[in-house]
Amino acid sequence: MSEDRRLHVLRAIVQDYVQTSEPVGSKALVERHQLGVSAATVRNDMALLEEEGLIHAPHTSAGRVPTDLGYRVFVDRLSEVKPLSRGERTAITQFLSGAVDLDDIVDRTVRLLASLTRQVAVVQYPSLTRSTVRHVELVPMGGTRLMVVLIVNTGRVEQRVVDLGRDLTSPEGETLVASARARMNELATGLPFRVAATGLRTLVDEFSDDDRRVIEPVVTAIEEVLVEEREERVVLAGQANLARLGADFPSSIGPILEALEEHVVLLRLLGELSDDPELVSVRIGRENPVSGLQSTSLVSVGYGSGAERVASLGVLGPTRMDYPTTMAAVRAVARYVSEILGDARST
Amino acid sequence: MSEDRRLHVLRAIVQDYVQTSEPVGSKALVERHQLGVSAATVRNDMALLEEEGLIHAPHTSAGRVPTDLGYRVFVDRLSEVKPLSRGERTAITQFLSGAVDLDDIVDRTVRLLASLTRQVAVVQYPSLTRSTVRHVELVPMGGTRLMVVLIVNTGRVEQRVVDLGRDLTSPEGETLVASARARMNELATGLPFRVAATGLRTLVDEFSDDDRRVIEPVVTAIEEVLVEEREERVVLAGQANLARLGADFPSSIGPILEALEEHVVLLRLLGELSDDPELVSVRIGRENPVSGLQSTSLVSVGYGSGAERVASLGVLGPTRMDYPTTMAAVRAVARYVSEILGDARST
DNA sequence: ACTTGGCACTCGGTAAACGAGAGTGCCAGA
DNA sequence: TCTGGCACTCTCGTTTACCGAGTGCCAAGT
Repeated sequence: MSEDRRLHVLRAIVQDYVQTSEPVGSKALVERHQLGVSAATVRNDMALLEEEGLIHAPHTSAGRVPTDLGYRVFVDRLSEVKPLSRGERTAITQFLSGAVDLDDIVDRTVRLLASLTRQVAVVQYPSLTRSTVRHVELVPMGGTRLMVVLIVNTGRVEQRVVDLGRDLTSPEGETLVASARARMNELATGLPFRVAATGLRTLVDEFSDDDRRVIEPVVTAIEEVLVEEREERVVLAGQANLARLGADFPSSIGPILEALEEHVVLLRLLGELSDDPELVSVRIGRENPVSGLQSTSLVSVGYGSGAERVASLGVLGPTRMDYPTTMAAVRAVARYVSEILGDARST
Repeated sequence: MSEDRRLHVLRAIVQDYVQTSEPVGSKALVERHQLGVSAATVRNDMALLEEEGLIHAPHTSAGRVPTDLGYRVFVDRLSEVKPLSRGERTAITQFLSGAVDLDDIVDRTVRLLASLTRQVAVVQYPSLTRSTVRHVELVPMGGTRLMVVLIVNTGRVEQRVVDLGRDLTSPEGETLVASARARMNELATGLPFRVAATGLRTLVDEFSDDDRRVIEPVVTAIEEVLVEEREERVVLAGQANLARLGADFPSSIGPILEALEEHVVLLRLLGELSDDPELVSVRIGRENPVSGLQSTSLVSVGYGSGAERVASLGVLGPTRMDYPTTMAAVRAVARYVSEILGDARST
């Protein structure tokens, strides 16, 4: 009872099942793979694998199907990363390099990922909390209102309008705005957003009581932008693929679609992964904390501008998915997106 | 053979079918509605309605189901607008009034519409081409790069970075930017975006040859923003409702989900409707040009900031939908969103 | 000229019965 | 420890039979 062969058998089962989507029996296995043993032997191995909880028989007289645990072992120990074809690589660069702004990058990325993997793609917008400030702009809007515009290194732009209860159209108002703008940029440019925000808070004291009434709300607005994690957004594509794969989901795709509309939950899922930006994380079936997604697997990885990870992206599909290929696609896309964001920053 | 009664029968059929989702027979009809005639009479009427193409029998011995044409007659001539309940109205205002920026308004709107109608909601972003310029801002980014920020009356903000090949950090550079900014705002503020763009083009001649090399790319960038109708975006919510209503769709929901991912197509659909902002447009089944959506109906209406329509929103569901209620919900939401956008503009 | 009750007929859907096929578990022998 | 053989189990697809809802039509009533 070589441990080794048993794992070979497991791998063969996973591969066949992924391909045919039908429970695989001992006979079919020995026919399709060179295992060098007879069907009866394979049956014994299967019985053991079943005891270990790696595979499972839907009913007495059907073939075996991998369990979540079985896929886990497959992913961790048995699969080799499948490199993308040359065509796929160029398709990725081609498609992504045409993007004109951040929205466009994200949009293209998610579509690309969906069509590449033929599953549901999820892309998180680069989060503010991990990015650095590139520029702060104050735009008087006539009257007492001022627009605060924040530009961060990922290309993302946030704006808030604040009402200061004081008319800024006077010459003094304008110089105040100008000096505030200058000081803020001096202080914040290049710093991580979170650090910049606390730094700006101390800036308030530099000004006279009167002016402080103007500066303070501006700083508050900036802090609010940071606090509003609500602003964390995800974008989806490829939901239609769920319908195509419908047979793979025990009940129906309804609960899955519902779960996908809970963006907050998706964000949490994407957030919970290793900090190593190169490491692709895989969450298989029940390992997934979200009810409704327990018949799916999520393959995700961080991406960012250059080395620092600012957000995540991933692919969601049935547990019966082609993990090596999906993981390769996810990783490749994340890399290119990071590259593009890095370029945008440096120029 | 009173024409009148036949329409009563049609209305009854539509109402019953919408409620039960089962073909309705003559007997059930006379039981549930006070038609004052016998089942046999109703059968005769039904035969006529079938000849007219308003209803249809799935097979010899089943009840009748409305055809697309039947629904059309129902919507145009037989349905009364069903006013929303007090609770629903307050729910709408409550939910929408908490929005902090344009993204948030659109996001909340689409979710609200989906949960209100329990169908798929579609909201188009306020389009630039129909809105007016509120402010133009030029932000030097250090070096030779300049960020052009456009703020329009719907609260939408667009930005582009242009590389001018000339260093602007010098004092002359700064005054040039300042004067360009001033002139641009003088010229463009308050004008419809399209008019403003052509107006700005003439501005180029005001400057000396040297400076023109700076101004020209900026104007070009603004024109590009306008041209890029690509930037027209839609947001969806409630796809999960499709799964719930799955039985209503002949084949599967796959093609529908696919069609919904073609945002360009959706935009075209939303664009093709009457200019009367108060008029709710209904496209029923086959009336719909998009293959894949031919088993669905789209209820849509324009909305905007104040009186001018700048975009559309709507609801997509099975042809077997509760038209009066859906139409009421769509109209009410559009009204409130318009109100909110109007407020944002005036303040 | 409509309306109505009666009646034969049609046809989809469900349930039961059945056979085929695939796959297993186990055992005895190599 | 592996292998061939064999009896057993269970799903799935097919066939058959039947029930009931609903229709279309007709002859009689108002």
